[in-house]
Formats: sequence, C-alpha cells, structure tokens
Amino acid sequence: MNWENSTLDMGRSETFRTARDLSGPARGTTSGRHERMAKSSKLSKDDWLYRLRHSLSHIMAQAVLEIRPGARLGFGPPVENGFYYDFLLDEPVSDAEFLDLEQRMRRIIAENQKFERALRPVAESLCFLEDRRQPLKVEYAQDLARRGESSLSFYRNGPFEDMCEGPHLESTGEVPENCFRLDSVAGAYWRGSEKNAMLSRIYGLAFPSAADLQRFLERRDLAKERDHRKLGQLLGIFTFDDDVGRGLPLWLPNGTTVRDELEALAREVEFRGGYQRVTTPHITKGGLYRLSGHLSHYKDSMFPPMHISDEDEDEDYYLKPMNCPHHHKIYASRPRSYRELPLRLAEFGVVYRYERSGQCAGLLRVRGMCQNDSHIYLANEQVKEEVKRVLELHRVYYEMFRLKDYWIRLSLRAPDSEKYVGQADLWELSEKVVREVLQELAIPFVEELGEAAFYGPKIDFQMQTLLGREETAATTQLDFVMAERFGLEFTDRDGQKRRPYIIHRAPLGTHERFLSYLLEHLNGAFPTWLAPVHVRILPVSEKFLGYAARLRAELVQDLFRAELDEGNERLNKKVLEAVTHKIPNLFVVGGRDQEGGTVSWRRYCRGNEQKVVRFEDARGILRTLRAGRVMDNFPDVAVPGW
RNA sequence: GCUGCUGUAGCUCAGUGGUAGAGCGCGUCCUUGGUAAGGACGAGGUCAUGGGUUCAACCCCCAUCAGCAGCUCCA
Repeated sequence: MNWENSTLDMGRSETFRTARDLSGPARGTTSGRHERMAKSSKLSKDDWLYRLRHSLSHIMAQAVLEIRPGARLGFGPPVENGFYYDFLLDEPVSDAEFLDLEQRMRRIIAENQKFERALRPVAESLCFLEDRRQPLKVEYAQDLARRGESSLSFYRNGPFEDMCEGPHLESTGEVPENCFRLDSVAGAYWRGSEKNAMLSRIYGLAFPSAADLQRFLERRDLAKERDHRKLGQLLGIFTFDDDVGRGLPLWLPNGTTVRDELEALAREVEFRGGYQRVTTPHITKGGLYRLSGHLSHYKDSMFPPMHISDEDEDEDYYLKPMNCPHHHKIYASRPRSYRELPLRLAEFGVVYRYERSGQCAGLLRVRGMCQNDSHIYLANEQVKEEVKRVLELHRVYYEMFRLKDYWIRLSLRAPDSEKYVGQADLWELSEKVVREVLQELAIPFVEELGEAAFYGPKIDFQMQTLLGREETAATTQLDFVMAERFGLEFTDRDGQKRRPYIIHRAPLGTHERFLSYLLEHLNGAFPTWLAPVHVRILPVSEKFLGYAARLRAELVQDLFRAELDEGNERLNKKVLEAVTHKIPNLFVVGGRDQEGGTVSWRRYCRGNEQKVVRFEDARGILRTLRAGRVMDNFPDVAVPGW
C-alpha cells in the first residue's frame, strides 16, 4: 500500500461498521453493553414477542415465589433471546430445580390467568409494596417518585402482582406450547452496582414457537463448536496449566507458528508504514510508573511489586502493564528534531495485568499478553493525518481477514470523574481532534463517556465474540499528557523546543485476543500462509512412503511446513484426520502419482474438490499462496492454477 | 471480586460409601490400501489439591486451586 498517496476513502469502504450492523450470532445471554445495544436496535415494547418474554418473566417469578415464598423481587425484563428475573433469596435456586419451576410455569399458563394493569398513587404503591415485603421494589418506587412520577403501574395475573411498566399478553394462556426454557442461574448485582447486594438472576429462553426455540438451541450448540477455546485445543494452538497460573497461556507449536506469521505480517505492514522496531524489558522500577501515573491510576490492574532489598538496592520492581513509558524513555534517549517526526516506535511488547480472578476467559482475557504496540511522537499539525494513517492500518487487517462483527467506539472521559489526568481544555481539544478525524473519514462510530484511557481519548474497535461478549480488539489513543510528564520535546524549525503529541496504537490489539477472534471468525480454518501446517502428504500405502518422503523433503527445503502421514491406516482415515484438523492442503500420493510425478491435491476450503497436479506446479502454487498471503480459506478467493 | 454450577485416562463423558468404566486418541501386530473411521491385542487414572467425618471416601462435609455461565470490572 502506498501510504503517501492513499486516498483514505474509508467512508465508501464496507470495512467500518456501526453497532447496528452487528448481525448478532447465537447468544445465550447478554452483557450490560449488549442490553444497551439491544434496546436501541431490537424489539419495541409493542412487539408481541416482547410482551411474551416479559409475561414469561412474571410467570417465572410467580413459580419461584411458590418454592421460595420469602423471595424478594428485583427486576425482570425481557432481553434478547428471552427474559430474566432477579431475586434476593434466602436459599439459592439451582438449575436442578428448573424442571420443577418449568412445570409450575406450564400450570400457570394452563390456568390462563388474565394480565390486569392498575395505576396506584405513589403513597398507596409504597404501602402495598411494603405490605408485600418487597424492599427492592420499594426502593425503586421511591426513586420513581423522586423523579416526579405521581402514580405507578402494576400488573396482576392470578395471585402474582408486580410493580411493572408492562406491557404484557392478554393472559398467560397466550403463551405458545414449549416456546420457553429456563436456561441458567447466575449472580447479578442489584441495579448493576457491585456495592449492592448480589441477587440470583434466573435466565429463560423464549421464542415465538417451539420450533424457534429448538432452532436457537441448535444454533447455540453449533456456535459452541466454534469457541476459540475448543478450537485452540483441537488445533493445538494453546493450553493452560494450573501450575503456571490463571490467565497465563502456554502457546503450543502450532499456535506459535500462527503468532509468528501474524507478526511477520505486521512487521512488513509497519515497515512500509515507516515504523521502527524497539525492544524493552518486562520489569521496571516503580519510579517509572510513578512518573507515568500508572501507580496512581492503574495500580489495581498491576501485579504487586517485587521488592529488592539488599546493601546495594532498595527498590520495588513491577511487571510492566503497558509499554508506553519505556517507549517514551527511548524517545527521550537523545535530543529530537522536528525532522524525525512522526517518530514511530513499534514493539510486540509483552505486558502483564492483574485481572480479577473471575475475569479471565480463554485467550480473550488473560494476565500476560503480547501487544502489537506502537507509540508515535509527532507535532500538533501532524496529528490528524497520522490518526488517519493509523486507521488505514486497521483497514488493511480488517479487510484482509474480513472481520465484521465489531463497532467503533469513540471513548471519551467522564468530565466529573477523578480517574483522568491532564487539563480539561486539553482533553476537550484532543477529543475534538479525534472526533473530527472520524467524521472526516465518514467512519460510523458511537461516543461513550467514561471509556477513555486515563491520559487521553481512544478510538476502540469493539468486537463481539461468538458467545456474545464484547471486548476491545484494537485501540488508538491520543495522548497529550505523557509528553509533559516525561519532559519530552523536539527542536522545531524555528529552533524552539516543543512538546510532541503521542499516539498509542495497537491495530491487532494483543496476539491473544486477536487470535481468539480470528479462530472463531475463521472457524479454525486458516489460509495456507497462516496455517500451522501448509500441506500434509498422505501416501495411499506404505509402498509410496518413499515418494511421499521425497516430496516432503523438497517442500521442507523450500521452508514449507509440510507433514507426512506415515500412519498405518487406510486413506479414508488419514483424510478424516487431516480434515478434522482443518489442514488447508492435502497431497494424496499413490502409484499413479509416483509414475507421473504428480500429487492429488485436496483443499480444505473447497470440500471434496481435488485436482491432479504435477508436483513442481503444486509447489509453485503453494509459493504463490504463501508469498501473496492469499486468503485461500475463503472459497470465493481465486487460487492461481486452480 | 461476587452468585451458581463443574473438576474421574491425552480428549468427550458414564459410575458407586467397600480403592474404577466406555468411546475416541495413543502403542504393537495383522491388513498394503485412491479421498470423512479395516481388524486384533495392549499401555494409560493418588478419581483437581489439602483437611475432616467414617471400620472404610472418587462418592458425604470444609477449605484451596482451576474451569464454565452470568454480574461487576476492563481507567
């Protein structure tokens, strides 16, 4: 890509998307953010399905009160795929009781209880809720009253009555047969704050018909097969070990191969983009993080210090949670001229963050990770152009891999929050610059307050994982604070010393998260250039082992990751084994091939399609696939010679 | 960190208060084969770890570690 002449016409690109474009793969449950997204784009209150789900949540609450009469009710809304209800319970409900609860729900449905709405004045509502010993509802009613509501809405069906906005079905009998199922029970804080009590949330699935429910369950089971944790094990990508520690993946040979290839790609892309590579240590004295502000603003996410105390030294060392301070020190290692700017320092930097124990999940959230990191030092007037180039970099990767399940977030500070450093006017300026860049490029984005880094606003690429979680896949941050803190400067054209701006950017995020994303996105089927094994050779029988071994030796000489299946098995079995492991290219060789100097080439992405090709030609095609990083895992991508 | 569930062979899982099983995988042999599982035999487990109850614990209880789902967090 020619950076100087790049037109940066991302507005016309299909690459960048908004939250609304997310199609939403099968999901069992939704996180808070997804609920926000779902609310903005999914069911409206008038939808029958909305009312069905909402009504089922009341029906479930009625059933729960039958087996736990002392249960205190929280909230019970409809959500994507179904509904939930939160309860404060004396005794926990376990999923072993779901069958019983479902039976009670079916009975309530069979009783065809009418849903009836009543409006009560606030004072009467509070009395009613106190009578029913529903302290959580009382608290909420008081809130509503403070907000100026004069009367509150209640819904009653049979013996169950709940303060609720509605709307609901006409009666419980409207619920189609077998259209719901209780799904899971999980903890949830009252009103979403961990300072509050933990309630028991029971999730249910509900769809317009039994068939829709079945379809959903099947889709969800299928999705589980694509889970990167499952694929990672199947394909020998990574593993975890209790003795090593939570959130600390061990990368197996196949996984390391994929990482190496990704790094090679990023190295080339960044070399062309004018980046220089640097390398920095994993541990660092505390002073650096006092200077950067990490110890006052990021300490909770850092591993505790290693204290060194002997006659020479009395010092705390920390595992680095970010690479930026080190890169700033490299910038500061000698005087800088405006001629050097933008100065782009890049590193596959390994950082360690102390994630709370419940947060780790496969490769998605880890405690040790490798960032595709870079810090760009530049003059004020260069900022906009450089942010555009950085976004262009994202486009290279996202288009190449056809990544689509994400949305772009402009992460701003919450103005009244204590957690940010720097002056307010500089914040406003930086936020304005970043917003303008996105607007000028016509990239769709969503602004969110309180999501900024402590030193500046961010452009985050928020990805959606297979099972519905959302994580930041890539980030670009504009930093006007650290140069000040580190005393960074450059000599400008006029001989004056000036502060550089800093852009932090990681288009591939971390290797861990990016690969988890890629594994799920590609369903483990890597293109030839990226695959742990480029080609596996399957001799039809032992008689052709010699021929097969010669081909393999030649491919290995050519630096192909070529394997030979020497197993004493029938060809059927060997094909099954290779296909199960999603190996992109199989060369089947037997007598006919040995005579003709050919291979029977079977490609994973094209099903059973295969071709007899002279070995020399096959090798040439493989070279083309590798050198051009052809995405031959996508069936519509043309492969030369095929 | 919080709530709930789970931890048995490399993997997926069954099982019982009297020290364990299947399928796949792995090894050896037979078979010498042309595109999604040929056959036989065999090796593999301190039943996550540490306590406790019991004549006896893989099973019951407690704690710890780890995983899963969710909540919260992700500055």
